[in-house]
Amino acid sequence: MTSSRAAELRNLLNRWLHEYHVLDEPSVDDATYDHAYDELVELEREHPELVTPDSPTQRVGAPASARFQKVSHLTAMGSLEKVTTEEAIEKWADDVRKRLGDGASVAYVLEPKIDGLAINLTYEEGVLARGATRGDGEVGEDVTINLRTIPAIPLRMLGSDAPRLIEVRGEVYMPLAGFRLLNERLVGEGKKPTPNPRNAAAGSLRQKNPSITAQRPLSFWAYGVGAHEGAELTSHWQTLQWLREHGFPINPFVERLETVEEIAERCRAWERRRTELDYEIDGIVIKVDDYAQQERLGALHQRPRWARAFKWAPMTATTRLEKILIRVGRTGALNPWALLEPVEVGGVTISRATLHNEEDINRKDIREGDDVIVQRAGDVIPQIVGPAGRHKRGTKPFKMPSHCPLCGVEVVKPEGEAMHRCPNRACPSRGLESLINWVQAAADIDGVGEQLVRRLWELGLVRSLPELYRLTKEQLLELDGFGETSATNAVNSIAVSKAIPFRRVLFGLNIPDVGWVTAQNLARHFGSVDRLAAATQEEIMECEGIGPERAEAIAEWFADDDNERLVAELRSLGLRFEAGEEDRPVEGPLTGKQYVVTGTLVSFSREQAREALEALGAKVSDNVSKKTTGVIVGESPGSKVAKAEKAGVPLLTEDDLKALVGEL
DNA sequence: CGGCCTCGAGTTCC
DNA sequence: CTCGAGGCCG
Repeated sequence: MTSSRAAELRNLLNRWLHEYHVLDEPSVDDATYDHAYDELVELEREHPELVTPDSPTQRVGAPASARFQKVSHLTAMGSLEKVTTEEAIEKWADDVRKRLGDGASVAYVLEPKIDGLAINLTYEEGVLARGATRGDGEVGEDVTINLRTIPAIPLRMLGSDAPRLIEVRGEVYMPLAGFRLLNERLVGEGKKPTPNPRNAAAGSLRQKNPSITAQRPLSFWAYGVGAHEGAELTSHWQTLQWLREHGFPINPFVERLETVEEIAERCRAWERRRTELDYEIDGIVIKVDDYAQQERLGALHQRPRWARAFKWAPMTATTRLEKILIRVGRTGALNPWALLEPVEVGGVTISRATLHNEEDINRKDIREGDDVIVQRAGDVIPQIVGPAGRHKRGTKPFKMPSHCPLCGVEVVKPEGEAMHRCPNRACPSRGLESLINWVQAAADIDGVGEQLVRRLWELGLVRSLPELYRLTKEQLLELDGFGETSATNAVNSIAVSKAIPFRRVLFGLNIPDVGWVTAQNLARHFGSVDRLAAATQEEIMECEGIGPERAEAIAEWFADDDNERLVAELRSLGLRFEAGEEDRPVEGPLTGKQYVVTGTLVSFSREQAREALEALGAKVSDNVSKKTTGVIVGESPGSKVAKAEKAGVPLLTEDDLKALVGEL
């Protein structure tokens, strides 16, 4: 009686697990599942003889006492020849057709190449007997106890026609959402986060204690079989259907195609779609479908002629961290950055990456001389994710220098703040960096960029804003590469930039805590630099967005004699210190609306889009929140789309934007 | 006081 | 883009 109830519960629970983790169509709620599970645990506790290896309660087995055993695969797990271009796919397909001759039609199966760990599961009479890592292809490690904890891996195959023996191959991976949660948890526990989902999956599988593996959000996709006895399998496509029918999860995007054109088209489509998935894929696997054809094609150097891995430029790479250097910003903040051995990531060569601050470096546990994992976040900005492997011998944890590398003054790190800073207000870094900020952001002077400013600084020609505005054509002509025209143009653009609105001047003055928005608010609230400079801290706090901290910093800045002189000098040079028409908020049909622009637009630059919207009274911000009216989505957008969806903010296309601003 | 929201600051590559 | 932190509201 109890034994049949136990069997019934096992079957029910295994079916529900399959529905939940493989089919993604649960037929019962969690409570029902938990209730049945608890009942089975109770039954098995009272009657230990009823425990079977395929019982869902056995997913967490006994901890391994020693290291993992080596185990030989019955048939080798080969590796695939890589291709990186569409031309190479076409060439390969040509070769396949020539070798098969006879004008036979060839069909191909395409599947996403999941960036996880290849494993080999051996089922005997339909029951999971052993699971091993790929290892060197011949011999792997027996990680059965850990694989048992992965809900997507069937402990018993579905159906009554289980073969006597079969090796099922597939990929264990960690879904991105679970990966993020895991890292949040690790950091919360004061542990090191894992650098990427692949490493996280690998680490999870090699846990000595399976109850730790059980807590890791691992999943699995089957993609083929090895040795088998008692199953009729004639093609790859048919094998995948067979696996699906027997309870194995098969990636839903797998497809069978007949022509090379289709294959190339799908590969392109996948490259666009890859970032929308909840797992990382590093390419597409293309296989000749028919097993008889596969056999005739054979292998070359242990790599099958009947399959190729199409890999696109990797989004992450491993390289050597040569040196950690310091750059001092316009506010005096010390910013460590990494000099890397150049490496290609996502199609571009990366040689440097920001490291933010000392704590960040040590939390990631990276040192000069280490091999590190580099990735491009949100498509562009390179960042170091973490160390690749162990530290090199003789490396030391990073320490921030105690003195400013530019001026030698002792650096300070206020209690509770992340940044070290150089307190020297006369430090050359501040002057130079704020000049750069002026020419490229605040005034945005045509033809005068960072390179020129650096040269002028080094030559001692321009060391302050007033000196920039007093720069003459004759001075420029003495520089290499400057002719009559370019010198005249540069001097003219500098002169033209004197007319920038007050709010931009205010932003460019480098007042602590005053960025674009605060500068605009201050300009509108006070109307002139005189009224602002005369205001007390309390009066400044009346301005929108300014609390005690910022008010104090602003009041202090204006109380400084040097700054007072700077303002007077710039004013006498003709810069604007009174709010004008351009500083006033625009009233228009879009007043009160708030938009965010993300991705690349086709017929606008992002700046033009911003200006067009603002001209109609809309506010354009960088962050999506519940108050956002709409997010305009261009090509290859970043994480903002997800945020918008979560916040229930409507997504708009470039055409919607055109309709909005009335331009077609 | 806690939890959004917004702003500032620094940044890479071509 | 991302992080950190100040401001503001409930």
